[in-house]
Amino acid sequence: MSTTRAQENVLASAQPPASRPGDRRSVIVEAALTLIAEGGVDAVTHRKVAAAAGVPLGSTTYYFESRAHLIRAAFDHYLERVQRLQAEIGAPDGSNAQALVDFLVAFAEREAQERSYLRAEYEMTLFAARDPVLAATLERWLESMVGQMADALARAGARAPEEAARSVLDLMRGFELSQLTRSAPDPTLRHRLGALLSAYLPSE
Amino acid sequence: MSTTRAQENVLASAQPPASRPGDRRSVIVEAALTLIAEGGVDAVTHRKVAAAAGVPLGSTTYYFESRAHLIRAAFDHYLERVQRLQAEIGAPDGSNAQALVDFLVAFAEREAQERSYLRAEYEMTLFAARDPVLAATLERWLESMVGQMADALARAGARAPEEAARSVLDLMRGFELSQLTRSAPDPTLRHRLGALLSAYLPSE
DNA sequence: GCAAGACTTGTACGATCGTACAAGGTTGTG
DNA sequence: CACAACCTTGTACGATCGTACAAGTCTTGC
Repeated sequence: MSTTRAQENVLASAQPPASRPGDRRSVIVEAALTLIAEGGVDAVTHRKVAAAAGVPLGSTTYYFESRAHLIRAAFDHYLERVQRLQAEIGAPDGSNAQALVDFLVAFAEREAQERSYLRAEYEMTLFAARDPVLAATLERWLESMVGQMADALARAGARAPEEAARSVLDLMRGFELSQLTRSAPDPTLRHRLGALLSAYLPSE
Repeated sequence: MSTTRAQENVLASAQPPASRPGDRRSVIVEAALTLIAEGGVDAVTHRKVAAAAGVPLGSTTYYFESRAHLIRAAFDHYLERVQRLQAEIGAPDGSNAQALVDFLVAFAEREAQERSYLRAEYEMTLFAARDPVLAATLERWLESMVGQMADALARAGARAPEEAARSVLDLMRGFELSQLTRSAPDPTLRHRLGALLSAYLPSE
């Protein structure tokens, strides 16, 4: 506890101190996330992370108060990654249902391509089941996704948009989860999402 | 590898050798499952399992060739447990949709009561993502559930019963997953399942 | 140019781990 | 009763872990 700074700023407030772009802290966090994606949370040890990041052991213990802090930082980094991915594909702003389904399918397919990072997402959920700090972060993220989805559904004229949004997201999560252990890619997602949405949308 | 027997029979062929009902092997497996439910797969170490089962360290290494074998046995035990639970609630044999939804909701609520074991289920999925042996077992179980669900939906007159079954199960899994990190229990599952099924069922 | 704080690094300690194994005990069968 | 197979147990080895920390180097504000 005698270390002096550089800790405690896990989410928000990116880099107050020195922080060149290729910051040492970022390199460590990215290495940790890669290790989680490849080998699960168990694979995150100070030594393995340091080796993967190409820094000595002392560096990871300098930037992170404990292993749990390092893991949380890696998951925060993952969430930023996913939000960037969502922004790239384009938010579900289409006012009709087809555009929304297109967005969801594109998102799922892109995630499936980088399957290892998909795994990190569910590692995060399980870790959060026993880490209240991460659970709060995750909850905030999930609720924000529900809100965005509900808005898009409302614009498309859906009844009970929030309930519909939760169903869509649960279906997506269940789908992604089953993709984790399956080799064949199940092409029916698009049709199944359409069927689910048809229960909430007026016409057709 | 110089040990002689009692190994290798993970699934099927319950107890060839001695096997009183309170078998030592079963005690160990149950302790391992409890540890997974409470602390995740990481918590399964030979020493912790032995302590939880009230047996010396040597016992767990005698009955299980390696830590991975022990974990697989624990998950096999979990699957038997879930199948027993399904049988107790009663299979989804009702020929109308309402009975099916009742079954699903009852199942989800009962699972939510023993949240720790719910956690074990998703620990299993993640473990299976990197353990081909367990992945095969899990895949078999999931496909069997899809089959049962599709049969029940077909009896209820659903179109595309297998596709509908997959959507129902994915929705359930996504729902359970979000329950893992949430405290409030979300009472909308029943209505949401009804909405999903209405897209596949003829009348109403 | 010089202190002070920020960063870097190597090394060390105690704990825990998977696994192996030898030495005994128990049990069933001829 | 004897022998073999099965079971039980305690102990040991080498590896890896989280964490602490002292000793350095670099940066920065004055």
